[in-house]
Amino acid sequence: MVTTQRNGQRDRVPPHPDLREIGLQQVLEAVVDPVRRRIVAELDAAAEDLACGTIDLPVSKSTATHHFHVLREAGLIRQYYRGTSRMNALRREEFEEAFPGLLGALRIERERG
Amino acid sequence: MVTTQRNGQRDRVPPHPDLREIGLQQVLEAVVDPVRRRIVAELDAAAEDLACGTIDLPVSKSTATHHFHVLREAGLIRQYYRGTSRMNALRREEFEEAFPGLLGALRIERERG
DNA sequence: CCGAAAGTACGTCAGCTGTCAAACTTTGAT
DNA sequence: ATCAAAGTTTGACAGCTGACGTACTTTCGG
Repeated sequence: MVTTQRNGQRDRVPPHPDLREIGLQQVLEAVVDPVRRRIVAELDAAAEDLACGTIDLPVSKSTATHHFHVLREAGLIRQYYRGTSRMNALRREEFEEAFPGLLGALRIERERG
Repeated sequence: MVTTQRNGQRDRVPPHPDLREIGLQQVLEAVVDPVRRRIVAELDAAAEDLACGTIDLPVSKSTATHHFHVLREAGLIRQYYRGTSRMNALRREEFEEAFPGLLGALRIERERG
């Protein structure tokens, strides 16, 4: 094993950036894409972590991978493997501390329709 | 004269959208550009409305015009003429009501450096 | 051991958009 | 009347990036 991992799951931990090293520019570039915002919204609404496949997106698998990558690089999500599935979790508290109010501002989309 | 204008100034009022008809997508596309975010920040920090020219930007005049246009279309600013100058004002309250927390989230950039 | 499942990596390609210069318009001053 | 100031409009162009297919890797089941 390599790093801290809550439950006894899998490794293959991709690099996760420190939120303090991420700028607003990068975050906005991440959330400006509707597909990525949908991913964020679903993770935000979900009770537990979600595998990439369980979030259905209007794009191909390879494109989906790309979007998850961008979100991870922008510090919005945490990823780890469980079996062949890659699990995703919103980095709520951390992100909220680094960019207060932003996640909340994005929630308005779900509030409407 | 044509429409309602606070002080006895000029017309040539460009079309301003109703905030209720603007989606988060459009807003994010507007603020994702650093030049536009800078405009918003300056208007946010200023006590009074600012002419385009008083906000110095690292782009040509025509490009600046384009950016102001995008911000107006996205409901972030209000524009009106005063002489040959085009004045700009942040649509604070309106915008805050439509997208609560978003302007605040953008302010973090100035808080840092 | 083999195959299916779940993603990843890579190369390509099309469309968007931020950029500029140049020509034009309007307004205020001289 | 002229001229300068302040923006706008109109192309044109370059770079980015979101999209895809294909090939590849890893893991779990039978």
